[in-house]
Amino acid sequence: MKTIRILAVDDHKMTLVGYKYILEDTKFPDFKIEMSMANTFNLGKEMILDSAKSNTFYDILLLDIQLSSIKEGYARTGEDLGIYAREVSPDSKIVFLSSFSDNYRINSIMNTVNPEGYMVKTDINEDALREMVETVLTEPPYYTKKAMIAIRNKMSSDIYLDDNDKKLLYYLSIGTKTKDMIEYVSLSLPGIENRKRQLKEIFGVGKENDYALINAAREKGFI
Amino acid sequence: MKTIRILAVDDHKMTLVGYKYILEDTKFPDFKIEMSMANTFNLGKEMILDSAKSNTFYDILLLDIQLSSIKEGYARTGEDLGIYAREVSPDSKIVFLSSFSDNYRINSIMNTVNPEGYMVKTDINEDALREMVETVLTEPPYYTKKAMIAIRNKMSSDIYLDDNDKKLLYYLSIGTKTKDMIEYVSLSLPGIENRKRQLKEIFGVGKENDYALINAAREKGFI
DNA sequence: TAAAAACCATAAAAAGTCTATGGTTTTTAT
DNA sequence: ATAAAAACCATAGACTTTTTATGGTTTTTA
Repeated sequence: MKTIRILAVDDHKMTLVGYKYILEDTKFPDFKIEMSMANTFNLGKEMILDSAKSNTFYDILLLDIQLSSIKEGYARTGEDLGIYAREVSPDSKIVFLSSFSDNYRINSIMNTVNPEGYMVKTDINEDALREMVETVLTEPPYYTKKAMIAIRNKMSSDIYLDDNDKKLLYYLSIGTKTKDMIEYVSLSLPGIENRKRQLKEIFGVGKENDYALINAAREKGFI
Repeated sequence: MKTIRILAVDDHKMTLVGYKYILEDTKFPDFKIEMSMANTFNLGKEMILDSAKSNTFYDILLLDIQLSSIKEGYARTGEDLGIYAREVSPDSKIVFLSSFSDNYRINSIMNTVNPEGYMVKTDINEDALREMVETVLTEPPYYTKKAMIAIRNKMSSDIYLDDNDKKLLYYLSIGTKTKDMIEYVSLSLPGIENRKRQLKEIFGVGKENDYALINAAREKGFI
């Protein structure tokens, strides 16, 4: 019987054990599952590289989006790992696991990695995992309910934001003062003010305050 | 027992009968289905308006995208009907039924109507219809497999096209000559030529011919 | 093989965006 | 309550980008 090899990368060892336990115990008609696990960004990266070198590519990569390996100085996300994996292991199916709070990342991830699957963790259970594996192997994509809702939100607006707009929204959302933004956004102060006004127009919050803008942007999946 | 009222609008009477037969025979735990049918754009529009006037809104509107009522002189699509329905019957859930060939419309439809459901006809069967009804009523959206694939294609490219670009691609796809485009696109001839060159760059078909451009645009769901 | 259409290049015009500047209004902290 | 800080607004000019007008070459079509 064929073996499907899966690598799961997640900070929390308990979560990894959960995936392993469930997936290896699930009965599939045509194959069985062999799980590998990594609990840091670097270990995951290494294991993906090794698999590529030895020509034993993983069939599926389950990547948690939040891999806060802050110990090593800089944070590396599952998205970065996904980008790397697409390079060295292009035939592997990539599935992101996200907690609800990083749902906004879906836009960026769809562009950089375009994963075969996207699961919001609160939607995950045994059935969902089984279905994900089957779907991703035969006819991707597989998105869980909440992921689809996020995708729908994004699709329903054809708002285009350039780099400055995105940065501006982000720094606004974390409470950066307008006058400090010149440090992060390559625009002059009046330029930033102007873009803010434009953004409020675009998001349909005419003359309202910044909270309204942030909320509107968040609702549509831009933050 | 509660009654869920559904209006289906489709050119083909046989198709309507199919929906009616299947949906009214399906057992739902909490409700039963009452189907109404319309086989033209105008009849559908009328019935939606009547329902609004009499405060007996339909719970679900099933709209075929291709409603070629060419008899009346101009073509009205299911999309137009959806836009109308959102106006007069805002609480109705709207589900589009599409044949594979008008799959490209999904972009436009997501922007104008943002429907609660989207089903590609080759994906439709009894199970899918039942699941669609349940999902759309409780936690939209419901998209069938092929619709999701189309959505994924679109999401994975953050290409932004303005109105002129979209028109240009459309008229190109129906064989309009470049020199005639000035009638439809508000640009000068050299402007159109230039945009065409840019579009080929954007879609990664450098110096290839127009077919390559159309194909690339179609693949990514822009036509 | 002519005529039509498509394609290309460039200068000038037009439109749009950004900056610098100086002002007014709102918010914040004491 | 009020002074300081920040946010907000307006405008002229610099700058960038896009569009047009024009005239040419290449490709397609009948």
